[in-house]
Amino acid sequence: MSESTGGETLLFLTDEQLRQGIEAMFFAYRGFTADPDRILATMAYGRAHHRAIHFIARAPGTTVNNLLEILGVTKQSLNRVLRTLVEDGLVESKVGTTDRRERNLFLTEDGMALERRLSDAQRARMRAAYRQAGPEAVAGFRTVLEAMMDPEMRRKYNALREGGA
Amino acid sequence: MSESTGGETLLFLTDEQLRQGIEAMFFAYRGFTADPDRILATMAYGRAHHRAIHFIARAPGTTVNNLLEILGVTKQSLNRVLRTLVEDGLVESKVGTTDRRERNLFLTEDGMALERRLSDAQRARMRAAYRQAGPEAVAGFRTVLEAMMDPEMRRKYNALREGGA
DNA sequence: CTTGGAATGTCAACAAAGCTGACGTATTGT
DNA sequence: ACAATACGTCAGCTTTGTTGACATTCCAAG
Repeated sequence: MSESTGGETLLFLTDEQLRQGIEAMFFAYRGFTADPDRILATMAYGRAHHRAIHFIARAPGTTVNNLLEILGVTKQSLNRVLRTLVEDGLVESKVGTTDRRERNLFLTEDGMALERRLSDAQRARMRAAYRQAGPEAVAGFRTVLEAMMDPEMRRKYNALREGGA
Repeated sequence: MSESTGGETLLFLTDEQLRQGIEAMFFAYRGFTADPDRILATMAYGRAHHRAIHFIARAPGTTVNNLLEILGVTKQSLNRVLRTLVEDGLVESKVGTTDRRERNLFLTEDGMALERRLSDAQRARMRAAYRQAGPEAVAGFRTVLEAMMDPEMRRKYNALREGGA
């Protein structure tokens, strides 16, 4: 693994630079989740509920299986979260129209209200960071993040962009 | 909070753009932790052990309290992790020299070996992403991440950079 | 030299959120 | 008719976080 390609354009690939990038991801992710977490802590919900709510809002009518793949958890784990959300009247689970084995998931009015509250908080931080960093930095930010994803996740990510456009 | 400043340089601040940034963070963080997670799954360790090992390697001799602040967990939670690492001979806890209440934490040879294995895996992905994205994108990536951090975390982050230089 | 407070460690109990494995039911497609 | 799929659920386990209580050790101020 000895990196002796050492051109000047590759100077930013020293282990020290990479390590700083790793730490930046760690600390930034903490900030990224901090605001929604604070809101969720006041109710009986956690980060798992937020993720489910986010992606149902993003792709209304999505199936359980699709959500499973996006979130990368087991159906048992997701089911526990989904059940409480349905019970609490934030999510509605409708039998599929074409395939009645499937369940199409939607947010109720209350669900949308919570989603808005959570994502407003998260977007506010994002907006501040974007504004501070400037458009070019934001483009670079997105480029690097996409390159870091697993190929499968990049596909899911792009599918959301196309569907949500 | 209505955003009617609408200049063309602010087009990237639409809710849709922000939402995509949020999702990019989510999917990228999954990739970011995937490789070390795979290694750790083969032993009796988890992500919490990785974090402790990383920051002890980064700042040898750090105190428990300092580590607590960096990781943002309770001492009980950290202690459980730290205890197993000490028991397994990966971390050494030495009584402080100036203040003997403190414990200075160091990695043993075995600890350093594991740290190298984990961070090699994580850096490999980082390196690939950086290389693919290019130096300018990397600079933007870092800028946005720093802007996303809580001020306290940014201080910790910068302290590590100065100390580790 | 005593004592208050700080730093650390530890016990117990608990919660959130992940996991595996097994099983049941409804529905669909072959 | 039958196999496969989508979903839900029960039971049990693990990791990693939390509170609260309490002991120990030690520095520093009085």
